[in-house]
Amino acid sequence: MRALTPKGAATRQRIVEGAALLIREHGPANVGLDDIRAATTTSKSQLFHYFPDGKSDMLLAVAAHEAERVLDDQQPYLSDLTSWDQWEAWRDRVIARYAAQRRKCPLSALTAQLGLANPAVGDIITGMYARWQGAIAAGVRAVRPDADAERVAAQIIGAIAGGATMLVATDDIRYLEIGLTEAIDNLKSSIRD
Amino acid sequence: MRALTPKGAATRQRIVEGAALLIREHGPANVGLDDIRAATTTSKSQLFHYFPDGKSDMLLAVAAHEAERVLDDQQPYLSDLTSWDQWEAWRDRVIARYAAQRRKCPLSALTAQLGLANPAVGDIITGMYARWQGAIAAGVRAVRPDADAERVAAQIIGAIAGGATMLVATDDIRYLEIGLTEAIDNLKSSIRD
DNA sequence: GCCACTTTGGACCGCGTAGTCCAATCACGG
DNA sequence: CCGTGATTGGACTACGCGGTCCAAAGTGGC
Repeated sequence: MRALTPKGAATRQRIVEGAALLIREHGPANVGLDDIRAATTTSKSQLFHYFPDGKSDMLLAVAAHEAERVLDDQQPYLSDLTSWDQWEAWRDRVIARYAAQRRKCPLSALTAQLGLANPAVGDIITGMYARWQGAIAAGVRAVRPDADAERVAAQIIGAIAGGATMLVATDDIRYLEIGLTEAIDNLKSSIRD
Repeated sequence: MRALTPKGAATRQRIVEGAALLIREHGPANVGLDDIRAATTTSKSQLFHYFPDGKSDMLLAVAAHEAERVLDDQQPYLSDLTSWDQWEAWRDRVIARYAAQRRKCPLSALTAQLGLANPAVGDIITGMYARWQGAIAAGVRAVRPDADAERVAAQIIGAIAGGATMLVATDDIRYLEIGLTEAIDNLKSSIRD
């Protein structure tokens, strides 16, 4: 595992992406190692060669991969929330992204599957949210220097998480639209100290 | 199955509650039929006698049971949001409830396990949210007749769902506190049409 | 062209666990 | 007190699937 040749790295990558695709489509519980093997044209030994600790090890890599996607999909807007126009554009992007994936939230499904027991899972999720919230807080400071940026960012993250949860639960995107719109409007017209 | 004597009904109930308890503690994936059998002092045949379609059938009953609990735990406040004091009391109750359960959200775990494939699961969840949102909307109308009650209720539900999601993900209750407090404050000082 | 190491193939194993089955026992109406 | 149907016990089966293993094939340095 220490020395991975370019070829090996490519195989590993192929496994992660193939598994991510399958899992996004069918859910982690309904995807077995044999499915992944078939979909990535690999063999059982390869799976365990690149992920010595087995399936949980692999799902962890998939989770990290998916977490990265969540943030990447919001770029370049997320990193540049310096005007209300940018905020609107970002908002629309977020809503569009969730509207597209509808009920299939790969990250929540994965974490539910892996469970909170594994601290590595928590680190991935916590880290992602921390970066997300940090980027939003930076944007808040840019447009509203007088606001409590971290608090507002927490509120916005919460609104998105809630909207996503409700989308999965009820297949209705409006919770996300309403929550995110209200949160931003609230920020716009904020008279906070 | 149609004819269930009092004794049979009691057994069935005992199974559901025992299973719910176990699942709340260890998660649906880590609870097998044998665990449930042991915890409820029943036999395999009883499990399948009262839940002919097996485990999924049982988990469905458990999910319905848990959904009921979610709303019950908010009473009597949820049904009587007629003053700001009641709103505050309700808010505190909701936050306290989630603070107590921390990362263990039985309903989300169950739905993740059962999957959206089963329409019966969706019905349980959708129905619960509909009743929840309806109760909140009624409260909004009581204190702010001029507001768009359904929209505000959707926002509040979203804030709670988001807070709960973030609580599970990060073990931090503040998202719920902030989201719910802001949503209610926003309603209090609403100048909406 | 040899050697060490990585990569790959795929048969095989074993366990956990959902689900089956049949017989014993109980409950109650007539 | 008999009989029918509900209820209970628990051994047994089926099998999906994660994980192991060994040997073959590639790869690259010297």
